[in-house]
Amino acid sequence: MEKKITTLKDIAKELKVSIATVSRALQNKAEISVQTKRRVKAMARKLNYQPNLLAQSLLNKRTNTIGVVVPEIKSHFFASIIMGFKDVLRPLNYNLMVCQSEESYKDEVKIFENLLRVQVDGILVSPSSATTKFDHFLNLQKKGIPVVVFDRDSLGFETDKVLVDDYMGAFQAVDYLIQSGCKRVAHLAGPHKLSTTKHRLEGYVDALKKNNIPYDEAYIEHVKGFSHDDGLKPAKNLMKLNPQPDAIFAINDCIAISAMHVVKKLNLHIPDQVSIVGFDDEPHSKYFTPALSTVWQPVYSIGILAAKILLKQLQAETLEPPFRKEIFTPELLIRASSKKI
Amino acid sequence: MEKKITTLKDIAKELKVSIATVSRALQNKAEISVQTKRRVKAMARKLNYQPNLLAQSLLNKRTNTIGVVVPEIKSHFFASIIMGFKDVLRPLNYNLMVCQSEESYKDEVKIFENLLRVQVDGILVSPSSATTKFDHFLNLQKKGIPVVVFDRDSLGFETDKVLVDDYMGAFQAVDYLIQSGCKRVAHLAGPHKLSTTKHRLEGYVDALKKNNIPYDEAYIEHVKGFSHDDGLKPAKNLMKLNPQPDAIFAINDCIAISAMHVVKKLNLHIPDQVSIVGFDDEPHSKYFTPALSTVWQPVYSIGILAAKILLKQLQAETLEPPFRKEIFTPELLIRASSKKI
DNA sequence: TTGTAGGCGTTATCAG
DNA sequence: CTGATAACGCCTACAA
Repeated sequence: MEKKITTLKDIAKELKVSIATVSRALQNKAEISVQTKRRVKAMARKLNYQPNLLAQSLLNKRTNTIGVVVPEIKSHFFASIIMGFKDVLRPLNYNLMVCQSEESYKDEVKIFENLLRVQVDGILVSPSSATTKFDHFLNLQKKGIPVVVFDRDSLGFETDKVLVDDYMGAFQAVDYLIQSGCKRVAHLAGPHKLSTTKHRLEGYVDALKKNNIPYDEAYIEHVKGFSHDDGLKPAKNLMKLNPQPDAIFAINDCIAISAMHVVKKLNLHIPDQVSIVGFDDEPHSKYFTPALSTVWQPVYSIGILAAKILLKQLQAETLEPPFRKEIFTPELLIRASSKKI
Repeated sequence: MEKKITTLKDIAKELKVSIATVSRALQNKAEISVQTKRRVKAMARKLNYQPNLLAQSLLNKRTNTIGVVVPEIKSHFFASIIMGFKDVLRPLNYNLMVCQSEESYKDEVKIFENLLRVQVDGILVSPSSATTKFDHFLNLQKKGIPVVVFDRDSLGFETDKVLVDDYMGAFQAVDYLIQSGCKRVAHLAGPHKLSTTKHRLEGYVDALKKNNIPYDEAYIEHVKGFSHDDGLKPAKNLMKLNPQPDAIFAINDCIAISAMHVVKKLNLHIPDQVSIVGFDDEPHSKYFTPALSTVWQPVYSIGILAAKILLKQLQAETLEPPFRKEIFTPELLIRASSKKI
């Protein structure tokens, strides 16, 4: 039970050579004779030697660990991005430490402190919706730890970023709704400070403008979170307006589903009386009745690219501007919850 | 840029005392004078000293890292359990390393090898559906690393386990369907070797028996995975049977949703012509049309308990039987996709 | 009360 | 080609 773990020393003793020789042999250094290499490797295999990563890290100052900071992992959205991270980073022997801020600034700060303590080599982060200061990001960046921001922008903090053209996604969705005959498009917007909220709201406003539809703040309700429950009350508020909206563009699919629920309860027909469009294209969305129209985002690609950019930074000597800013284009998927043009 | 990290040595030099003194002062050892303690602590604060966890771990042989191995994190189910882990373990300063096997035995083995390399203190695992041998579990366990299995049982491998009474959940669901008047209840079962598949299937069979309904293998289709797409073909197969099923009990909500989709396409009424019951109670499920009846599991509690049991093992000196086996009871939620009794 | 020295497992430098 | 030796940062006998 609890068999002792083999170290270089054990191999050295067994073979009556020095530890240094063993180390070099296992690293396949040119200066070691083929003979001893063979002997050492054989013994290593026999004793089932595994290098102690802790010791290596202590020396290298590299832990091969990447911190991933997301608001939550429950949503298909972040889970898929994390898959992208994993698929890029694991083959290169990086380990991921996934942390959830739960949309809390305080928790996010603590997470960053912790990631500093465990000495991650780099960080992939999508800021919480409560985060407006980014000193905790800057702090690590100044220590030479590369930080790549994805999906949600860190306004005022410069670093590599992989984002989505939320403005465009929203604009297209709302423009479509108007083209399809809707006159009073309402918006279930996200939490106030979020970059994605902001950009989608801008897209919404500009789509109205383009179509000469007067902009009315009453038709915008902000949700506090991204779960179904968060959408119910705001959706009800919208439906109490007079005149009633004939379309709702929601910040994400969960909220759109809440809205659909509310609208159905009022015995209004979707999409004839009220059209609904969401954002994210969750796998469930096409199975709702009616199937939810939504804005698809290339989640997996976002993960892949962000991870690759981080890798570049890990290999770079210094961490200097100019930083990259990559913007993916989302795509409007029209299903049955909105009218055909 | 990249300010040097403070070590004990730096503090010692600054204060002209030995490193040992500094170390002891920061640990608040009784043998150190109040005076020097104050000086050391002040300097530590001033230089923003953070102990190097790597060095500590190398010494202690404890990394304060827990490996979490799940098939995937996309589903609400595993994501919620992980929340439970986090809420128990983070306050005690454990870090989680979440790994996804993607239902692959090979990947799972690799993950375990990796977790051994990074020297996790313990492991929380829900085996992949392809896993039938558990040597990789045993391997770590023999090295003194506690392994707690949750949700899916590791048949033949003894350790602490936190499971759900899948048999009971399935039995109740199917019994209910029969009580509500269904005569030909079909089952969309899970991948073959999974413990949960097995137990739910047994529950299904026994519920038929209890009600004197002949058991017919044709009414059981196994899905290959747990996503929507995996359910479509099997559901279609079921609906081709003659006589057609008048109820479907599905291994999880996603599959149930596929089934609902298929049934609706055939212009059959749910629940009057075909009742459908799922498993898991995903947050979306109540928003489908009709709202999905399903078997709820106490996911968060599973996470909490499994983590607590792991903690106990981490504190224990040795890793010895008898192991605990905790079984949670699921709960049938009747919504609109099944008939009322 | 404090300092010295050895060790955790590895790698790199410098001799031989 | 190989062996000592000194780090990495921390902790803990054992001495003083």
